[in-house]
Amino acid sequence: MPELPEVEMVCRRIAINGVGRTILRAEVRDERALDGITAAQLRSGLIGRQVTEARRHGKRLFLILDDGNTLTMHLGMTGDVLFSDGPVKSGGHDRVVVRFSSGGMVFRDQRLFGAIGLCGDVQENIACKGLGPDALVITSKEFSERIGGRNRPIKTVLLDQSITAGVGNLYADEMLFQCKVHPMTSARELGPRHLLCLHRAMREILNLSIELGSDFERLPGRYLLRDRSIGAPCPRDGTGLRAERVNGRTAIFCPACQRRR
DNA sequence: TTTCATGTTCAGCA
DNA sequence: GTGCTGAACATGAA
Repeated sequence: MPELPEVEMVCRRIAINGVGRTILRAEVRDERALDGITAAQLRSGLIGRQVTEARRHGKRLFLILDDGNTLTMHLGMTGDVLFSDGPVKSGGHDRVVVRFSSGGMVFRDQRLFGAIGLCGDVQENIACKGLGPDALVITSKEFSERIGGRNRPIKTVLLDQSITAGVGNLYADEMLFQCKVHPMTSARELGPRHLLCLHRAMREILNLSIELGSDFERLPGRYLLRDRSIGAPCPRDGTGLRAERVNGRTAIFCPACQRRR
């Protein structure tokens, strides 16, 4: 599920279905999903509170409560937040179930790489997790300043949430493809033109993906995300796509138009 | 049976 | 301090 666009869609869902509602019960079905708190702490922090606002920073979600505290969520690799009008029916990997006066909200996460917790101030939590500026908020100037000059592969830098928050493996590959940059290129070799291109591509693909509900099949043909399987034809020149391991993650790229420099 | 997966964090080493 | 690799977390799909 989750990179920035997917998390943003969840955030909007929470804004529509969760904000304004009062929490009557909170049920922890798997304590392994909790981030540094006990089930009892989560319950006492939530019960009786009203959700006043839903916010997102990078891949992190914040549900602001009417007592000034905040429910924090990270979706990990397989997390999702679901709402139901009636009684919440139990799914296979529901880790935390929150009940409102009518209906409820479920934190579901198959692989348990996600987490749910409590914090006070949102900005404090962002700082404490070491997150950089959000990918949809950062200006091109700040983006270039934070990325340029680093002596690490650009793919690694784009995935570093402390530099800019929200870009994951798939969207990093898409940005590099759009700008014809090889994933192993050192960030310090990139000139202002490439940095600007990456910033523009980042905003464009993230916003477009949000608009299309992360349905990659609805993307125009020029996008790598439509088919990032090894050997699939490059949307630009038909060359078979290649995979390379960067930073422990698979980078998919076109060996012809994203040349190593 | 083995490998891989949209994420994060930490230990160990150069 | 910088940067890289590999492992760990838990689970399902190919």
